[in-house]
Amino acid sequence: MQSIRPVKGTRDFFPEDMAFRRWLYAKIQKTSERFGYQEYDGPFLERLDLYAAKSGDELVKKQSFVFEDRGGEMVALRPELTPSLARMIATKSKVLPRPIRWWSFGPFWRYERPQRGRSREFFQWNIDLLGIESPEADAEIVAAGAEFLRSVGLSPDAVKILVNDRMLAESQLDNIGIGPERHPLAFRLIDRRDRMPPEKWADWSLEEGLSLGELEQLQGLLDDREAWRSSAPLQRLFEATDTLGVGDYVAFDPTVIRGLDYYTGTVFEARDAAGNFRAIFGGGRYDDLVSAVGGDPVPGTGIAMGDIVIRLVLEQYDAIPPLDARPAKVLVTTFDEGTLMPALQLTTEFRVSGLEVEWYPVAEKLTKQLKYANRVGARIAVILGPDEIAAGTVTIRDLRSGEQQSIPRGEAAAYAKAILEA
RNA sequence: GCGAGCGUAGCUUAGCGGUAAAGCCCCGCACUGUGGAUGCGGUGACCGCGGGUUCGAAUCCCGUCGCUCGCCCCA
Repeated sequence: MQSIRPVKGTRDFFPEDMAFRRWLYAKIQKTSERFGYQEYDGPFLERLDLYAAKSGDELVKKQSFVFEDRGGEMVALRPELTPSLARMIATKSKVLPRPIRWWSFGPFWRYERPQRGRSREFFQWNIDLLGIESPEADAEIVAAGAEFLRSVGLSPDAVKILVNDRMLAESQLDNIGIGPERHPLAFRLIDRRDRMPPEKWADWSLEEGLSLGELEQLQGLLDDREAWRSSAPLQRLFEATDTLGVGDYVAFDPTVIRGLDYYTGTVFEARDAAGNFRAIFGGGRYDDLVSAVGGDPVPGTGIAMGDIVIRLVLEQYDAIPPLDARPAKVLVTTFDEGTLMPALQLTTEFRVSGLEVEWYPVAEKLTKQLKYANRVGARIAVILGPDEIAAGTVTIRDLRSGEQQSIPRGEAAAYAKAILEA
């Protein structure tokens, strides 16, 4: 029994878990770099002020790990990266060549109730394009997200990236008589429409102050899947995503609004088609954020993807390949006390020749050592006993085929390599 | 912050009033210079914790802590 429990909502990464994290990181890195993005990172701790302005009350006041440091400063474990990004861009906005294309993968913390698809400590991919205010910039970000999904084996049948534009939504709201002062209310209603039974949602909307006529018109807007045709920016965005080859992944969805306060235009959200999970990634355009943290205005657009939901989705679609958490494919056994040092010497020779080698560091029965080799998935077992030493050879056993060869010591490493590369 | 369910060996679970069981894992033996299979044996649990009911509690009741799931919010 454990007397010291881990902190609620944190995760231990055992080697098998680490293998998945590394696999995911490699996919993210590959996709990001294919689009020409540079890797960066920010601090894990930020001053609370950074988030206070723009992230949204719920996220800052209730869902951040906030504490006072020894100097009396209020700091927060970062709940998201975009404000740090905006701050970093703000300090160098005059010297960075634009467009600025940056990506990152690191840990974040939110003080929430852990449940399916959500923990208090998670890793997140961020990819952002700043300095360019065009629908094509948004399209590129969407395409990067789509190409990531493709690279991990999730087809357009399995996942969709839903796109909307808050500007379009706002002008539509104005048209049906819901003015700017009631936009925040309307956004809240829209955001939750898919999560409630229609009757309940309608009742709630009326309670919140919508008239019956407004409610009907609002429902009409949300059911209009062709509304993007009246938006020049969205037309351009969808034309660009088609040209980028990801049209199958992308769909207009008037109910996507996103919760964060700093989004100013387009918003994106990737979801599994079956609707079994929370959003896989989310993002949008934030043209005022850099100036809000004290810089010259720099427009930006980007997405963030957590590692937890994507893992659940990948498991659902059986898309995670077998991952090897053990680097060494060669195990050098230790025959007896007398050959312990020679075995260690041989191990070193193998390593010098570039092999990843694990050495069994105690002279136990060969049976046990081979059992271990089999158990940990080694491909090759190396035996160096008195017979081999007398003959100047090494026994190389291929654990997959069960065949073994006596090889002159000087050729042993090359022989082992040949087996591994066959 | 609100609501529900569940806590039995390292893991997955059975037992649901009569003094704790299986599978997996781990260790040993058959096999003292050869792994995977099989067989045999072994280590390992104050049944989350505290209190109550009872002749007797893993089992029923209350409390507490923890975990999981849903709401809120969001990756």
